[in-house]
Amino acid sequence: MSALSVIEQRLLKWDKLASLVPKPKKPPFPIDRLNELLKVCANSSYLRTGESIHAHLIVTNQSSTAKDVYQTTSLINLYVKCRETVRARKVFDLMPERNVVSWCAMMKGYQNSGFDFEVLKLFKSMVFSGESRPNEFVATVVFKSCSSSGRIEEGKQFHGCFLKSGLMSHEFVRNTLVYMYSLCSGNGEAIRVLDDLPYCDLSVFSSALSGYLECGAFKEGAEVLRRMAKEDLVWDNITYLSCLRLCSNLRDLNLARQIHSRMVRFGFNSEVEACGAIINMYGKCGKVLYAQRVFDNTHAQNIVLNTTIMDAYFQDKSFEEALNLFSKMDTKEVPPNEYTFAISLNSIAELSLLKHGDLLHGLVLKSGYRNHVMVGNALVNMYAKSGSIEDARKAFSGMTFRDIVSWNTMICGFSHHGLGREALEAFDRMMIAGEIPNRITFIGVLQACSHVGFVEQGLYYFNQLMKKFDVQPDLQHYTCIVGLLSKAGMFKDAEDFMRTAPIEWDVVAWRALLNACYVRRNFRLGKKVAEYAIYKYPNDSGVYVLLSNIHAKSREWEGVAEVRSLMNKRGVKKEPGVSWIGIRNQTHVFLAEENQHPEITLIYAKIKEVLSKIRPLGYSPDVAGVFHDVDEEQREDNLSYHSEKLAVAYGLMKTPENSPLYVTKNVRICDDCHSAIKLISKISKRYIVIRDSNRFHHFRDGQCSCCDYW
DNA sequence: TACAATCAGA
Repeated sequence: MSALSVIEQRLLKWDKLASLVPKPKKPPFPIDRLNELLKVCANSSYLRTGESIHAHLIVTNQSSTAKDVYQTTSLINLYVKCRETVRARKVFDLMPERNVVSWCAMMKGYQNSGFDFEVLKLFKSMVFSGESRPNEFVATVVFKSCSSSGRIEEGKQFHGCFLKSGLMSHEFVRNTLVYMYSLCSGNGEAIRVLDDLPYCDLSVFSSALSGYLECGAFKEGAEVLRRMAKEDLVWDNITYLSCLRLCSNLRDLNLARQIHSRMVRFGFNSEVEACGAIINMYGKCGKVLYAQRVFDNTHAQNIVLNTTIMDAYFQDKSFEEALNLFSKMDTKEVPPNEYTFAISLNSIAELSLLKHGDLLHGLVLKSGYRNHVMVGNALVNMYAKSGSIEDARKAFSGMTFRDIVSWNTMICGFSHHGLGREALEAFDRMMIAGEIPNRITFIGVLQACSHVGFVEQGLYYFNQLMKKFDVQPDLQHYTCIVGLLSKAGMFKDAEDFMRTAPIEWDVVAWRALLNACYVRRNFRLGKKVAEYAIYKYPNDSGVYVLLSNIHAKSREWEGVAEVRSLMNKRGVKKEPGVSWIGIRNQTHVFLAEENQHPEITLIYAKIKEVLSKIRPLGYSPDVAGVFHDVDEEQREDNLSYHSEKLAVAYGLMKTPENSPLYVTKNVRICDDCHSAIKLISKISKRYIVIRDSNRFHHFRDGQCSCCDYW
C-alpha cells in the first residue's frame, strides 16, 4: 500500500467518523439579546422585524410559556409602541402570569391610544386580582389618564389610595398628581397640594403651571408663578417658556417685562424658540413695537419668527402691516406655511380685500396647503368677511377636514350675511357631523336668529340647547338675547330679561337695546335708555350717536343740538366714518368728508347725477335729518359726503356695468345712505354689498337683504 | 414627557 493510499484511507475513516458525530446544534439566539432587539423594534416602531422575532419565539417554542414574563412584556411593549393595542392585549390576556411591568405596559398602551377609561379599568382589575401591587410608574399612568379624561373624582380616590401605599413620595407621582389637579379642578386645588408639600422643586411647579396653562386657568397659573418666584430655584428654559405663555394669555405687560429681563439676566434669551416666545408675548400684550425690536435683534431667521411678528401686527389690528410683511418675506429663503397663510388670509378678511384674497387663494392651491384645516378655515373666513358668502360656502364644502372652528366660521358667516335659515341648517349639519357646539357656535346662531327675527328659535337655542350641551351662557349670549327680543319689537320682554338675567350688563348690551329702539321707532323708551346709558358710560361715543339719531328721527332738533354740545363739553369724539372699495387690486379709502382723492370732483359730480336719478323714485335726502339746520341744497351736499356714498359712486365710475360692488365701512351704515343705495342698486342694475360694523347688506334691485331690519 | 406661530364673537 502506498503511503498515499494510507492517508486516503485514514481520511476516509475520519470522514465516516465525522459523519457519526452529531453536528453541533446552532446555539439558540441568546434571550437577552432578543429582548434587546425587541426593545429596539419597539422604540423605532419596526413592527415587521418585531413580528418576526415574535414568530421566531413561537416556532422555537420560547414564548408564551409561563417562564418568561419579562420577554412577553417586551412583546406587549413592542405592540403598544407600534400602536397595535388590540394585539398587545391578546398577548397580555394569554399570559399565565404577569408582573407590575406587564400591567403598566398594557395601561400605557391604552393611554397612548386615548382609551383612558380602559386604563382605569385595567388598573382596577389589577388591584382586585391582587396579582401585583401598583408601583410609582403605574401611579403616574393612572393620574395622567384621570387628567386627560377629566375624571377628577376618581383621581381623588386614587390619590388617597396611593397616599396610603406610600407612592406619593415619588417625584413623578407628585408631579402628575399636581398636573391633574391643576388641569381638572378649577378651584385652586393644585395650589393647596403645593402648599402642603414639605418642599417644592422646579418640576412640581412646572407641572402645576402647565396644567393651569392648558386649561386656561391663568389666574391660578400666576399664583403658581408667584410661589415659584419666591423659592430660590434655578429656572430652566421650559420654566421660562411657560412663563412667557402665561404672560401672553394674561396680557400682563408688567409681568412680561419682568420675565423678559430675568431671561436676559440669566442668558436665556438667545435661542430662537425663546425669541419667538418673547415676540409672541409682546404681541399679545399689545406692544408690537417691543415685539418688532426683539425681532430686529434676532439674527436667526425662520418661518415661525416671521409668522409670529406678522401675528403681532394682526393682534394690533395693523392688518396692512401684517400683509406688508408677508409680501416682503423672501419666499425662497423662508417659504410660507399654513400659519403664514392663515394670518395673511385673516388680515385680508379684516380689510375685506376680496381681490387680494382670491390671489392668495391661488397661492395656497399652488403651494399645496389647501388641505390644512387652519388654511381652510381662514379661506372660509376671508370670503365671508370680504362679502362673498357664496365663495365662503364653496371653500367650506371643499374642505377635506373640518373642525369646530370651520363650522363656527361658516355659521357666523351666514349670520353676518343675514342668512338665518342657512346658519341654523349649518348648525344641524354640524350636529350630524358629530361636532360639539361651543360658546361661539351659540353666539353665531343666536346672532343669526336676531338678524332675521327668529325669536322662538333663538330662545330655544338659548334656553334648551345651551343647557343640553353644557355651555354656560355669558355676557355675549345674554346680549344676543337682548338684541333678539328688542329688535323684534318685544320691548317688554327685553326689559324683563334685562332686569332678571343674572349678569352684569355692559355698554354693548345697552347699545343693542338702544339700536333696537331706533330701528323700531320706540323713541320714548330709547330716550330713557340713552339717558341711563350716558349717565353710566359718559365716555362711550356710541350711545351719544344713537341718542342723537333717535332725536333726529323724531325730528327733535334741539335734542340733537344738545347731544352734540354735551359731547363737545365732555370731549367725546365720535368715530369718523371710513369706507373703502377695492378696484383692480387698488384699495380706495374715503373719509366722511373726503377731499383727498385725486378724482374727488368727478366723484361729487357722479353723486349728484345719481341722486337726481333716484329722487323721482322717492328718495328724499332728509331721512336722517341730521343736517336739519341747513337749507335743502346744502343738506344734500352734506349727505353726499358720507363715505359709503363716495365709495359706491367711485365704484360705479370705475367698474364695468353689471359688475358687483363691494364696499366696507367701519361704522354702522346710516339710514340715508341705506335708502339711497337701495335705489342706486335699482337704477344702475348693480349688486352692491356693503359690510358695516355689524353685518352685511346685499343691495339688489331696490331691496336690501336686511329688509331694513338692522 | 414636550410646551416659539393661525382661528370663529355682542
